[in-house]
Amino acid sequence: MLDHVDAILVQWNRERPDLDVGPMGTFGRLKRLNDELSEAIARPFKAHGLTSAGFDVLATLRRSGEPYSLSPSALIATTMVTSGTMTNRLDRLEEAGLIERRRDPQDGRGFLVALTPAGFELVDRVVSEHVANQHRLIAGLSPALRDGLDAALRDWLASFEAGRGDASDKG
Amino acid sequence: MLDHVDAILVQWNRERPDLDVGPMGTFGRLKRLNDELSEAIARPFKAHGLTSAGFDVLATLRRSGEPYSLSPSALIATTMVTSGTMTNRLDRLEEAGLIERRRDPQDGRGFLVALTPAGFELVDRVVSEHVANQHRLIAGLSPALRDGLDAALRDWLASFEAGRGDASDKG
DNA sequence: TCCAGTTATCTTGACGTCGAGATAAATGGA
DNA sequence: TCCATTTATCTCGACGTCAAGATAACTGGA
Repeated sequence: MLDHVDAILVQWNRERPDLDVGPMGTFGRLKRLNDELSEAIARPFKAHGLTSAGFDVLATLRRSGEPYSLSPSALIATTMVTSGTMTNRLDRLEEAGLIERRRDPQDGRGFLVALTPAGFELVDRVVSEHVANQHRLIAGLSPALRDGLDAALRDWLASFEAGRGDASDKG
Repeated sequence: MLDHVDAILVQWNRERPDLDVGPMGTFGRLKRLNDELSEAIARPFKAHGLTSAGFDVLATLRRSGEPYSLSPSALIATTMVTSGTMTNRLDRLEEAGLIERRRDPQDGRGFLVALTPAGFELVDRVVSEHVANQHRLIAGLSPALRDGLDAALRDWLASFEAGRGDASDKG
């Protein structure tokens, strides 16, 4: 079955037969699938007035365990966003009453970000729906294909987390 | 080997043992990999003063073949962005002298967007580098894993392009 | 011929993000 | 003790995106 991505490859083969565009299929489908899944994943968040960005922060605090409190720096490191992005996320979550910022008694420069009771209750409820949603979404994939996907994702991602991003010898 | 995503699953298992968070590993790695690849893919574009968004438009025009000209509507449909996004992209590419907007002689409401000679030359040069970059990036994955990845991506994405997104019976 | 409905594109306002830079506080060596 | 350096966080301006709505032009039936 030819899909939208295949149609793009056909066009490139006609216009630029000198290029081997095979990898473009993999990259293209990965991006398209990520777009679809991101939107589908965000739906239960939206239903509770949350964005994926907001849930990301609440979930990080929740799964860190008691006392459900981390510094902005720790949240920045875990979520891999810039400090400006985290400040913005925290501002919105604080306005919504889902987190609190308290000065860090150990460090006058810093804060501790903690889930409020409302934030704890919300994230605990939403994460249940989120996980159920993920189960539903992944049911579209056979167990065999899913195993193949998991193996490839883990392996390829490892090459990036090792700081290379490819299999070249340099470095 | 345990990676960052596994660490998240360990935390959830401790805090919410009632949840089966297995799928979260697949979704998490897919998102992380997409983030890494998006950044790596954008590098050759940046080197030529382009964003991924700008390249997306130029490449769509280039691979459409002569006369390298499409309406904004056609570009919107192909690239799957909103009309506001496309207007913004076209404004920037026009400022950069890479495309031209001409009124459609057949339809007074519409325009035809065409590559300028500078735009054609740039996209032809950049796409060569882009494809080489993709070959380099995908070399981090063994052929067997890549086959498994391709099969899973194609299959899962097909369930979305069919308008369902999962394998449920409803609808 | 008219006009209501549709279509093509642009405009506006809001978001989330980034990068660079500002501010305040901690740190460590002279 | 001092001060230069580092660290933690926030501020600011820019970008790309979206959703909703505005504008202009096409279309088809009465």
